[in-house]
Amino acid sequence: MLDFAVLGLLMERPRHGYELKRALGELGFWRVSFGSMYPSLRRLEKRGAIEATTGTGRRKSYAITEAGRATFAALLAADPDANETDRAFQVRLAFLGHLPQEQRVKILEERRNRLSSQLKTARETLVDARTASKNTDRYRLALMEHAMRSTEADISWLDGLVASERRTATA
Amino acid sequence: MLDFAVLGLLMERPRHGYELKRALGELGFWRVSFGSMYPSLRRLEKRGAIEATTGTGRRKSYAITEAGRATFAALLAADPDANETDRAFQVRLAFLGHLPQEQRVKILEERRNRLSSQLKTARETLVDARTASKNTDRYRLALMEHAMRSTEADISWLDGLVASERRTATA
DNA sequence: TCTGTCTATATCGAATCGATATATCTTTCG
DNA sequence: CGAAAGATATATCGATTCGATATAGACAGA
Repeated sequence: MLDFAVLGLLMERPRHGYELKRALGELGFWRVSFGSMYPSLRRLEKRGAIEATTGTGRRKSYAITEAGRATFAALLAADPDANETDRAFQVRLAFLGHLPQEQRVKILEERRNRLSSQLKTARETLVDARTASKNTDRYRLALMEHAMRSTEADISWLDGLVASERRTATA
Repeated sequence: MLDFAVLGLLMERPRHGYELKRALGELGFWRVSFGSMYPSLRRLEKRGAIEATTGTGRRKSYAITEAGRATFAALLAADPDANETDRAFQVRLAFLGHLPQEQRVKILEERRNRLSSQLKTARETLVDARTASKNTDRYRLALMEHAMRSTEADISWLDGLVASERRTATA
């Protein structure tokens, strides 16, 4: 997943490890550690997906290769498996602009539907946890409610993105 | 972190691995894998924090020991370090009821303040990313905005929890 | 010049994930 | 009745990711 993100960032222009870590952190949902980043770069280099071009001083700038571009495209378009994590989806979203609109909308809607069914399950669990017989701790209840509200917010957000796609399509 | 969560759940009553995994999953923010759960149980058992009491059939029920209770209390009350993850905080929250109100409020407020300063940074990053010269991809912008809004929602949620604590204190 | 802070790469051990193997128990239904 | 299906339950493997730490050059300000 990190490898995919790295390839995505290198699609724009070459960068070095520290910069890649910073750029990912700025997306706001993932603070990658150096202990993940540098091994990822070595994995990708070994596979021939990226190339190091020594830069200024200590810096090692990496550029994506043709093979890397192919790998990236394949991963981006691959249909998301049923238990794609939040993070995996967000990473994919960060690079969705590389896909044609039709596929973008499809991916957004699939995600929306998955969250929707998760929400249904969460609601049932919550109703169950609220029964007097269960007597669930109030902080635990608060957490469950908060998780539910977050999922609802995510769903409206996705709806907004789809709506925005449709607007630009008909415009 | 998982070890702490397991101890917290075992504070109520003995449970077996599968049940612990399910209970954590129901909190809505962490789907623990078996590959994490069973090793965690073995770690805790080795440390003497829990004891296995063979249950029905294949099931192995685990109970927390006195040493385990002490470990749990220490971890729960330990002051959160500056870069506590979202997940670590949520796990702590799940068991906040074991602390006296004064400490609960303190922990909630510290978290609130940390999120607040994170939000400030995120806002600056976003303003920066929006400048025409940067020309950030619209999906990347959408992700940054969404992360910001999520943080804002988390902050109001925490405010609500604090307010609720204060109400019961003065009641 | 001293001190801190930011940049930058690297590595280690431990925690966690995701997939898979295996077996039992319960429910469903032909 | 018995077969199939699905939930329950434990376990382990390799790979990924984390968190902490080491190292060191660049630059700023006091």
